[in-house]
Amino acid sequence: MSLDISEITPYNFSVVEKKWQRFWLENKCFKTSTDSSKPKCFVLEMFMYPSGKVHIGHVRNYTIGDIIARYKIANGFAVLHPVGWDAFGLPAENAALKNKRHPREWTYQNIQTMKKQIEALGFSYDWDREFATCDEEYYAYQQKIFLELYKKGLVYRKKSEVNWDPVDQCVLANEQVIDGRGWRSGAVVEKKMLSQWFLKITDFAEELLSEIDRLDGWPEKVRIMQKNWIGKSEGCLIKFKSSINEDIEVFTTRPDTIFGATFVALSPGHPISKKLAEKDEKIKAFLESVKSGPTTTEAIEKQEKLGIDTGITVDHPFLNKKLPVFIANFVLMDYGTGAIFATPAHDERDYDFATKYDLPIIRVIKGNNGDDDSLPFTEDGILIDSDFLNGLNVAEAKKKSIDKLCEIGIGQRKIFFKLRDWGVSRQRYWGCPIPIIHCEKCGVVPLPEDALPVLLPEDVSFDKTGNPLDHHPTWKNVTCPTCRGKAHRETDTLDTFVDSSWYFLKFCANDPKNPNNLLDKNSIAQWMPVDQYIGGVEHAILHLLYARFFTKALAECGFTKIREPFKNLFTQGMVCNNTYRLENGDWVFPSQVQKNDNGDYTLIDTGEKVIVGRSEKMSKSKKNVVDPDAIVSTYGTDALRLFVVSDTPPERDFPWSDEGLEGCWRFINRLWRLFVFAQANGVCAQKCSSNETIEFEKLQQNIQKLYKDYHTAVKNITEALEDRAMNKAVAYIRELVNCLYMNLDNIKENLPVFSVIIRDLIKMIAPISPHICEEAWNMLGFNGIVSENSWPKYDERYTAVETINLPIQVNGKLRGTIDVSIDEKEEIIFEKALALQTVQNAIAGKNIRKKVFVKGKIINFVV
RNA sequence: GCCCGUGUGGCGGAAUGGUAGACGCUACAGACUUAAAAUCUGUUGUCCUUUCGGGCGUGGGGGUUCGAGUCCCUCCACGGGCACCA
Repeated sequence: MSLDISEITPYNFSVVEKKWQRFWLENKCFKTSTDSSKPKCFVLEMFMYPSGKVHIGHVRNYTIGDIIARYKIANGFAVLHPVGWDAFGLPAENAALKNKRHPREWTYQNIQTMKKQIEALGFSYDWDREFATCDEEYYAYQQKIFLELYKKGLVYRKKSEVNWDPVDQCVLANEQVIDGRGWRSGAVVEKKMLSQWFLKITDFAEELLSEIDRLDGWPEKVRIMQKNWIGKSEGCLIKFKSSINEDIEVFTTRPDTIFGATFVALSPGHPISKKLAEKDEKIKAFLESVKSGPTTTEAIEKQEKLGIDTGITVDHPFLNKKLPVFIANFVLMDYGTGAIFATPAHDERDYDFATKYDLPIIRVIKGNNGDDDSLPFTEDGILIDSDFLNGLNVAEAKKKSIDKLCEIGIGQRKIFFKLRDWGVSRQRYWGCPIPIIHCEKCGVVPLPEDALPVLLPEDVSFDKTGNPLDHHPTWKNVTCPTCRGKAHRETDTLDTFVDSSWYFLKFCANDPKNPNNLLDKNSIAQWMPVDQYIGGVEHAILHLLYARFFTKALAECGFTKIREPFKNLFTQGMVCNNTYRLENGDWVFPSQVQKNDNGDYTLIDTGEKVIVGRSEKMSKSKKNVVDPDAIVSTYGTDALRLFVVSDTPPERDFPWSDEGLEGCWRFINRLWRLFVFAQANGVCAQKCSSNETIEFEKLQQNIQKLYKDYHTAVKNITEALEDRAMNKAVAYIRELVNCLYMNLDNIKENLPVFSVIIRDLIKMIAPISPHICEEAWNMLGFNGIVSENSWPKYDERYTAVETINLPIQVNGKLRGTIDVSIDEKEEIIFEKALALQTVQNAIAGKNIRKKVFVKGKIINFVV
C-alpha cells in the first residue's frame, strides 16, 4: 500500500468549510432555479426571531430543512429554499429600555450577527430573497393588506375585555396567556376594557376545521390540536319562558336530555345576573365573590362549584313543571349564550352542582350494556322517561328533540365554535402600525392608498411605560384624509403573528427586490403551497392556524388563489441536555461537572456535590445549553450537522451528548481518510465513466458483494431520506463506509468499482455534511460541484437477494440457519434444515405435525 | 378529567407478522507505538455452560397466530396538548 491510512493528516475543516461557503455564495449556487421544466419544491423552515444568537435548536431545525432542500435539488427539483427574519416584537423594546438602544438598531445588528452564524452552517439558502418583517417594504405592504381585509369586512374594532399584562404594559392574545400569566413576562394577567382591532378568523372557522381532514401531510397530533382549538359544537338554542318578563335562552349540545333537566344556570356575567345584582345584595355579594376567584388554570380546575338561587323559575318546555334558575360560577359568559339548562344525571358539572345544592337528579338515559347505574352517565344509551324520545339512542334523540323544539317555536339549531376572533392590537412601538386615522368628526377612517405607508417614527423614547407611539409628541397628530379636520393616528401596532402569517408568500416573489409587488400572483402560483414546512411543535396552534386563516383571507381579497399554505408539515423535537444543580438549587453548566469513580457527580472546581437532574430542553436558565459557535470552531459544521440528525429520529427530542458529537467528528475524519487514501491509490473521476461499464461477473466474489452492498445502500439511504428518517440514512451511510474499509486491500485492482461507489457515497453524504463532500468531489476530479449533482440510482439487479441465510425454527424458536439460494426447492430446503444437529436435537423423539415454509423468510417445524 | 404520543441492552436507537438489538455512543481487548494519543480490527442484552450449546429477554397480564417488539383486549409508567366550551 502506497499510503498508510493511519498516517493521513486530520481533515482541516475550518479551511475547507470557509472555502466552499464562499464558493457557494459567490457563485450563487443556491439561487432559486427558474427552470420551468423541473417540478417545484418549496422547502421552508419557520423563520427566526433575531434574539441575538443562534441556538442549537435552530441548528437542528435548519439542518433538517437543508437536508431536504439539498436532497430535492439532487433529485431534479427546482427548489425554493429561502431565509428571513421575524423581526418585530417585544424583546427589541425591552432591549431598548435596558441598553438604551433603538429597537431598529438592536434588531438589525442581531440579524447581522445571526446571519454570520447561519452562513457558517453552510445552508443552501437563496440569500437574494432574504428579508426581515421590520423592513419598511414589508410592513408597508402589510398595511395595504390590512386595508384590503378592512374593505372585505374581515377587520373590525370593538371594545372588549382584554388580557392586560401589567409588566409588559401590553395586551395579550388568549393564546399568549398561559395559566393566567403573560407568556413572556410571567406576570399575572389582569382584565381591562379597551377598543381593539380584530380579524374575523371566525368567518373561516368551518373551513379551517374541515380542511384539516385534507392536511394529510401534517402530523396527526397537530391536526387534533387545531381541531380542539377550533372546537366546533353542534346543538341548539332553547328559549325558556321565565317568571320575569324576559325569556332565558340557553345553548345545549344535549337537547336529548331535556326531560332530565332540573334547573337552569346563568353565568355571573349574564345580563340578567347583573340586573338582579342591582337590587339584591346577596346576589351582588355572590357576583363579587366569584369575580375575585382564582385566575390560574390549576386553581380553576380545583375550584368548587358555587351558585345562588335567583328565585326566578322557568317553564319546562314539555312538562308542566317549573325549573329554578341559579347563577353558577361554572357557567362561562363567553361561550354559547352564557346560560345553560342542567341535567345532573348526564353531565358531570351539573351533577356536582346538584349534589352540592341538593337539587333533583333525574335519569333519562339507560346504558346500552346492562346495569350500569352509576351517575353521572355521559355515554350513549337508550332514552327513558322522556315522552316522545323514549327508546331512541342519544343521536336519534338529539335530532328529534331539536326538531320538536323548533316545531313549537322555542328552539333553533345552532353551531358554536370555541375559536374567537383574533385580536391583533398591540400597544407597542416595534410592530407594524395600523393604517387607520381616528377623526373627531368622521370617526374611524382607513388611510387612502396614497397616504401609505405609515412608517414608524425614529425618535421615540422608552422612558415611560406604555406605548411610545402614544406619547410621541407629533407622530400621531394628522389631518383627517376625508374632512381635513383634526385627527390622530391609530397608535396600536399589529400582533407579530400577522407578520408571520404571510411571509412565505413574500418568499415566492421571483423579483424579490421589487417593493411594489410583494405578493406576486404568478410567483405565488408557481411556488405555493409550501411542500415541506419544518418547525417546532410549539407553533402547532397559533402560528399555523393564523397562517392558514390569513392565506384564506388573502384569497378572499383576490391576492392569491391558494387556500392552504402548508402541504406537508414536519415538527422536529427539541434538543435536550442533562441538567445539574447544586444542593442549594443553583443550576450549573454541564462543563463544570465531573463524574467520579464512585459514581457521584461533583463540581470540578470545588468538589461540591452536584445533583443530576433529568434531561430537559436546553435553556439558558437551566445552564444546559451548548454554544453552536464553539462547536463549529472545534469540530466544524459538517460534524455538527451530522450529529444533530444522527441516532435520533428528527421528530423526537434529541439528547445532546458530547461523546456523540465527538463520534461524528471521528466519522468525518474517517471519511476524509477514505477519500485521501482512495485518491492516493488511483480512485478518480476518470475511472468511472458510468456504472454500466462495470463487468459484474468478472469481479472477485468479495468485490461483487461490495458492489451489491453499495446498491443496497443507495436504496436504503434514498428510502430513508424520502421518509425524512435522517437517522436511518446516516446509519446506512456508515454501513457503506464500513464495507469500503473492509475492502481497501483490493482498491487498486478495482478502481472502477471503488470510483463509482465513492462518487455516489460523496453524493449521498452531501445533503448532510456538504463541505467535506464538496472538497472530496473536487479532489477526485469530478465535474462541477456535488451540491448541484444528481442523486445516485440503484439497480434492482444488484439489490435483489440471491442467496439467503434462512432461519430455521422449531416451534417458533430459532434453532439454526442455512445458506440457500432464494429459489431453492422447498424439499431440498427442508432436507437441509432437518440435517442441522440443533434441529435434530430439538425435534428428537417428537412428531413433526406441520412444516411451515415462507419463501425467503423462514422455516418452522411444529412438533 | 378528556385527547394524543411513547415505553426495546449501560445509553441514543434499528427491525413489510418471520434470525430482536442494524448503526452509533460507552466500556473492554488485540494490532500499531519506546510510550501515549490517534488509527485499524474485534468483543459488548442477560443467565447457565470449559467448549458445543441452551434458558430468559422488547413496561405488566391475557389473547389471536406455525410464529408477536409489531395485531387485539386490559392494566401500569412517563411525556405532551386541552381543560368547567354545556
